[in-house]
Amino acid sequence: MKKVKRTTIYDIAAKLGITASSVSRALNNSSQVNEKTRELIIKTADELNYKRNTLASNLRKGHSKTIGVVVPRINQNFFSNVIAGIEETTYQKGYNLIICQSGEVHDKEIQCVNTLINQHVDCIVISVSADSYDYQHLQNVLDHGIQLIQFDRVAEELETLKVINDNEQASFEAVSHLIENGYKRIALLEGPQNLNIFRQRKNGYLRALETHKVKVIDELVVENAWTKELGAEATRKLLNLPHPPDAIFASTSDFSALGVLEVANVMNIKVPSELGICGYSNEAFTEITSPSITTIDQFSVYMGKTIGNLFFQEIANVEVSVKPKIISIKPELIIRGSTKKNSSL
Amino acid sequence: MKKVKRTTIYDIAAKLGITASSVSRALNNSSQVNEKTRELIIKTADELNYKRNTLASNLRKGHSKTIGVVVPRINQNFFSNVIAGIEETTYQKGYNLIICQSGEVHDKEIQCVNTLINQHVDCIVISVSADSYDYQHLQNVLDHGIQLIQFDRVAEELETLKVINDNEQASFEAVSHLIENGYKRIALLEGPQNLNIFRQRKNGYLRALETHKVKVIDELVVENAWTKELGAEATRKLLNLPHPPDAIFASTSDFSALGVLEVANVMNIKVPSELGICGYSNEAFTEITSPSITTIDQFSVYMGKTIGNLFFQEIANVEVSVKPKIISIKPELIIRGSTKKNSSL
DNA sequence: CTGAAAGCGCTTACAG
DNA sequence: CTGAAAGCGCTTACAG
Repeated sequence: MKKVKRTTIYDIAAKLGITASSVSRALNNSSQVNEKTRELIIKTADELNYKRNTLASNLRKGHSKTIGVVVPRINQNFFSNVIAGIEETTYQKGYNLIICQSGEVHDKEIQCVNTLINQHVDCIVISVSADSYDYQHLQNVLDHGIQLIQFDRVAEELETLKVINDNEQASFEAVSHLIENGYKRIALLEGPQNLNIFRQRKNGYLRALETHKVKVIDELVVENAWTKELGAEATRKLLNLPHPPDAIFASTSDFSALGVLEVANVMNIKVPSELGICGYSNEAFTEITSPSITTIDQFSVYMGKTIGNLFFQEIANVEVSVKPKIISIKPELIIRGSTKKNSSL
Repeated sequence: MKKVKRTTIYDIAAKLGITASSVSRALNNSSQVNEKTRELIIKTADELNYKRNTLASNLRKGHSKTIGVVVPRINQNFFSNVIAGIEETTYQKGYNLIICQSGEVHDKEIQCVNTLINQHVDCIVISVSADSYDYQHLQNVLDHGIQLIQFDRVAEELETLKVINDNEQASFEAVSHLIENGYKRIALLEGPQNLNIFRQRKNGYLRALETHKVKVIDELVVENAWTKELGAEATRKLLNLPHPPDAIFASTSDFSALGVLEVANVMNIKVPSELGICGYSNEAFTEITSPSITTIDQFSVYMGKTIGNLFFQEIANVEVSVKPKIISIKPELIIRGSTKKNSSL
């Protein structure tokens, strides 16, 4: 690739025998420039194939018109949907997205955040990684005067903008649904409890049991079963218990629920009559397993749009924003075959 | 969000009574700076919570250490996997990714590309949108001296770096597999033929038929059936033909194949005994439908890594690079239940 | 090893 | 409406 000298506003100015100031003004739709000169400038810019150097422009203007996004994994349905949603709302306002993935590793997350601070992004949108134990790096973002929006997995103690799901309520509804459908011994597959979302989901489970006067059975609550493999492993143990559960709420993910379903199939346990299954996230595949899996839709693309809009709202009224603003999106329980104990399907 | 004055190298210099030059050198690990001063500078930078302004640094150095990526949709498995792969290789070399989605719309694609040129990215990685009809905007990238890497869906006539799948061969193998398993009337669901990938897949289909001396039946080749809905629609028509096919190769995607499977189920046509189905992409769900769907794995994360590595290879030897370089990745046929006509499963 | 100065490409208050 | 000048925050050849 040969080094190409790009045309600058000086080149255009020189060609027309005017100054760069005028060129800049014309190109920025400033009102204080003669209509004739403007046209001439735009025409010349076009001829010379001029492209503004956004770097220089942003440096001068003191912002980058860039939003940094940090997620555990780009190629995970929920996150890629949120990103798509953010992109949709921010792109049309001329903002660019810089995307980083932390890979669920705290140290890489810190690195990502620092890179974004260096880039002088106007806003950092983040969903923290599973092994995050300290939030100094996020505090640092705030200290640099950068807008910070946490979503889904958030550090609750940090006073920032947050866009979250009402996980507790969604969980409550899912477990209530199981109880109301006649399931009596409902197991919970839980995720890392240092993440708010998994704590909330557990709380929803507990509240549902309490509300319906079902007592909690400790051996039916399994820690850290948040992948398909771990879900399957947990299920094997659960189903081999002297008193096995008759329903499993895979609160961590649909992948985990899938693990449950596969083990049930292998062990020849009928779903939903002998075992009810409920997942979380409404992954595409939950609709097409047999039976299809009851799950919870998080409206991830919508969540992304909400994040984008929240950002623009904030920069619109810089003064007002004092206290942390939290937007909670209500997920929706999607009832499918895997929990229809009493129906004929 | 209050406006925060960030600390610059001048602040550090002032505090230590030296010049910004030395601070810059110290922070860039230049050898020409006293070890003692360096330590002092680094310590002070830390105390003042200094973060380099990458914008300014890049402007001065004439590059952005940023790679732009344009894909039709971020939240499509194949693309999000490729992006994840690119990110993995480029991040560790200090490059950032700016991601845009064209939404399969030519005009937005042009806009995205222009934005990236404005951003002075060092490289643009793109998979063109389905309705692209002209490639002036890509030529423009080259004209600006920006590295251009096309992947998967490429404008073949443009001489750029390309990372592609050997779609023709993969298709050939898939259709050969169907023929060898006893299927006789194999339908093809094809995608927009202005995209190279779909042309190649069709060619593979045709070559397989020819090689096995099966003649092409025009009514079994359906145009533009590349979503689940369109796949389903095409299938309804095909199966209602006087001489319906006994296998359908959904060359466009697994979603399309899923549409086929669902229609077959509704019409009570047995898969794989009465109808064989082969998809494309190895989406997660293909493994768990019943029967599971035979498909083609494109190694999408690997593809992303390949793209990243190709870029670094190119910038490593700027001089050498003359002719276009094409890296072709061989996809793998994954045989599953949906095409096992003769076995008992 | 350190400093003074120029410059990356833009924008914008200040004059006129 | 246009120009001259300063400055965004860095880096780097040039002196010493």
